Amino acid sequence: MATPLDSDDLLSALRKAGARITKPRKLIIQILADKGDEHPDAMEIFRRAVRQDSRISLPTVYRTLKMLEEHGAIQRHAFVDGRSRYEPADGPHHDHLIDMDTGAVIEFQSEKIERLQEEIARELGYEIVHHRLELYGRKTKV
Amino acid sequence: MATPLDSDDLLSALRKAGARITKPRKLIIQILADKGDEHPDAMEIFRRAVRQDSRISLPTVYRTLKMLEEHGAIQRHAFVDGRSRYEPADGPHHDHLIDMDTGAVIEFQSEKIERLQEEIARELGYEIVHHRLELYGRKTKV
DNA sequence: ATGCAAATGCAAACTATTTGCAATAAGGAA
DNA sequence: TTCCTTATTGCAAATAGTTTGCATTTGCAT
Repeated sequence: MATPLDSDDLLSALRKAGARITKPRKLIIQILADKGDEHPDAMEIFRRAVRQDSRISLPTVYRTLKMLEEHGAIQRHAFVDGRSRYEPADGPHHDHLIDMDTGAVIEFQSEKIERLQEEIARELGYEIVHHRLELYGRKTKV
Repeated sequence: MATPLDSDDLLSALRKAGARITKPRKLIIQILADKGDEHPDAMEIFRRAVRQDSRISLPTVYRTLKMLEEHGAIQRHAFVDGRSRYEPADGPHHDHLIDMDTGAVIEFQSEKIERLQEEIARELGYEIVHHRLELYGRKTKV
C-alpha cells in the first residue's frame, strides 16, 4: 500500500516541473500535506494560509492547486455540493462517504468491495483500471 | 437491469409531489426521458427546450431539475468539469462500468455490493441515502 | 368560467473559479 | 552578494454555473 505524498514530495513535483518554490506555494503545500483535516476545498486552504501569511491571495491558491493537479501531485474530487476538494495523490486507494448534512468526507476502504468489483467486471468481460465509489449518507440517530 | 423512469413516471412524480403540470415542465421531462443523448447538463436541456418553445427560461429548467431531484425522480451527477448532469433515476439502483477504449457505458447491479456498502456505512455510524459506483476498465483480451 | 396560489420569465445576485496586468520576488549569472 | 530576467503574485474584474426576488402569467379546483 502506497504512502500519500508528503510536503517534500509535493515540493519536488513543483521543482521537476521547473516551477519556482515561492513562499505562498510552500505554505499551500504544507497545508495540503497536513494530515489533520482531509479534503479541504480551495477556500478552506486559503483561510488556513491567511492565518500564517495574511498577504496570500485566493487566485494564488487556485493557481497552485491547478498546477499540482496537472502534475499529478494532488487529486481533485468533485462532489455534488459544487466545489472541488483536494488531497495529495498516490495514497492507498480508498473510497468516500460524504455526510450530506455537514459535507464532511470520510474515507474508508473495503477489501471485499474491491474484490466484488473485480469479479463483476470479469463476468462482464472487463478488467478494472480504476474506479470511484461514493456513498452519500446521514448520521444515524443515536 | 432496471428500466429507467420514463416520461409518465416523471410526470407522476410531480403529481405526487402536488406540483402543477405546466408546459415547461412537460417539455423538460420529455427531454429527460428521451433515450437519445445521455446525461445532459442544464444548459443542454435548456437549448433543446428552446428549440420546441422559445419562451422557456433557464431558471425554470434549473427549478424543475431541482424539484425532480428532490423527489428522487432524476439523479444528479457531479463531474470534475464543474457542472451537473442529469438522468432519470432507476427504480432499483444501478452502477456503471465505463469502457475506457470505446466510452461505452454498461449498467450493472450487485446485491452483494449494495449490502456491503450498507454495512460499511453502518459501521461508520451512517445511513446511506444514495451512492455512486463507477468502474473504469478495458475489455479483457480473448 | 373564474379566482387564486403556484409557476414563469426577466434581471440581478451568488458562488466557485479564472484571467489581465502592473508590481514583486525567485534564483541563476556575474 | 548583487544584479537581471522572468515567473509568480495580488488585486480587481471577468466567467461559468446556478439561484433568487418580483411582477406577471397560468394551471386547475371550484
